[in-house]
Amino acid sequence: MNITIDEQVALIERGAVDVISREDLIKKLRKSAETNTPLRVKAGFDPTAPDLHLGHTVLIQKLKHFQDMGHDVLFLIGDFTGMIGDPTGKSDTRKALTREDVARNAETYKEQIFKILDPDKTTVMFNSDWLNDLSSHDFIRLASQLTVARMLEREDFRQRFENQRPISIHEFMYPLIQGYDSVAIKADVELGGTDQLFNVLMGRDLQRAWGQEPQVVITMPLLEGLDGVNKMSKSLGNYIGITETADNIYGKIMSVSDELMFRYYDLLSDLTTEQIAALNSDMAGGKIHPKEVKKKLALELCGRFYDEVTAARAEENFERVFKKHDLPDDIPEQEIETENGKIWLPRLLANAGMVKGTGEARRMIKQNAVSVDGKKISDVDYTVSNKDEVLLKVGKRKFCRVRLTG
RNA sequence: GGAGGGGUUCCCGAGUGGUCAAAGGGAACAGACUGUAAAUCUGUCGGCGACGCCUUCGGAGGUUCAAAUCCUCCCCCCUCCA
Repeated sequence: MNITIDEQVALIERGAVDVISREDLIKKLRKSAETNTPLRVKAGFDPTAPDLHLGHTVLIQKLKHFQDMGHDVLFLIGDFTGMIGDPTGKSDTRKALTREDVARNAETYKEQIFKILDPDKTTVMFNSDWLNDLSSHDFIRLASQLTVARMLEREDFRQRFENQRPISIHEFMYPLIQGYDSVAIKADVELGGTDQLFNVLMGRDLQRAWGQEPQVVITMPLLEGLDGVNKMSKSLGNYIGITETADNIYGKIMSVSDELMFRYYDLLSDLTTEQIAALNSDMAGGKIHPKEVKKKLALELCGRFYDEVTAARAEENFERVFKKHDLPDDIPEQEIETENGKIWLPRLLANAGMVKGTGEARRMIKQNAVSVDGKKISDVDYTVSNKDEVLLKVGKRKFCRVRLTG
């Protein structure tokens, strides 16, 4: 990509919350162009669970911007730091991951990022590569870079401190170690969520202390999760994973509130700012139904992780199930054993994994949420008998086709 | 190391011998209404083939007909002092 420095800066700043500092960025971009040396752009990911979600893609797309401009993307998997657990924004000490967890999760990360990034232009790194061998000497030197008072300036630590929640010493080490990563890989730029500001700025301080030119820090806004309140996160379960089925991605986006929908537009859509503003005003003016606006978003994002055909099919499926109250086209199937061809409905639902246990099944039946072969069942004692196959439905969206044996 | 405060069901938070599977709120789930939106209303919200039984109130023992509540020891957190 052959574009001017100004254009590069504009693209980089799009959607970003902080660029620290703009001057440094311009300086680095200029130097990069002059020496024909790509910038080393770092972004760290904490391998907490093996699913990348839409929230991560905000950052990954920014990485892609850099990549498209010819810079080197260093995708850093925090396998070492993952064992500490990033304390950022947490009100409790985070449970440390085991070595096995981290390894497994990291592998999945690698597979997933290439849905967006170009594998040929991306370097995947693991910080255990240098952190495992960090000497005690270096470690102490690292620790000496930061005072406790400074650490307690951090909102999250301060809150925990004031609310009498525990803070472990090793959590203080987290930002230092993350910052040290920047030293180790000689990063020119580091991207992070706004919640990472403290951590990524630490990289600048440490690089200075190690005689390097400090990295430029760019923070991206955090994407709210499906609840519209908390940030999208794996641990809160309010996320849309990029490896989920097209139907799921589509459906989850459709369940998002109208307010949140525009947040998603701003941070995830490829539409221009003007186009988004137009949608918003058309909707406010009654020219277009909010649902249509949401469908447009769902279709776009679904197409990003699949193809257009699949996305279109997800849309059809959605309409079929929720508008016409028809059946989806991919109902999971399984085989359940019966006793002499009979099985108590709550038992069946539990065995099929549609509810946690017969207790929940009873509750669902009492609440009119269960149907068998399309017929609502309200009798808790209902027994399925003399059937080879039944279609079960619990609530609005849980379907299962069960073959009965035995 | 000393003194004091505290650990309750997913979360917050009542409860200080029986009427406690444990108030209230939040979250979540289901139903109604809708656009699988928001708001609202209703119901459910430890387990169990279930008007009863079983397992829960940091852990282990003990007192008692009876314990989340009382006693002993242990673990963990917080505050102040050193």
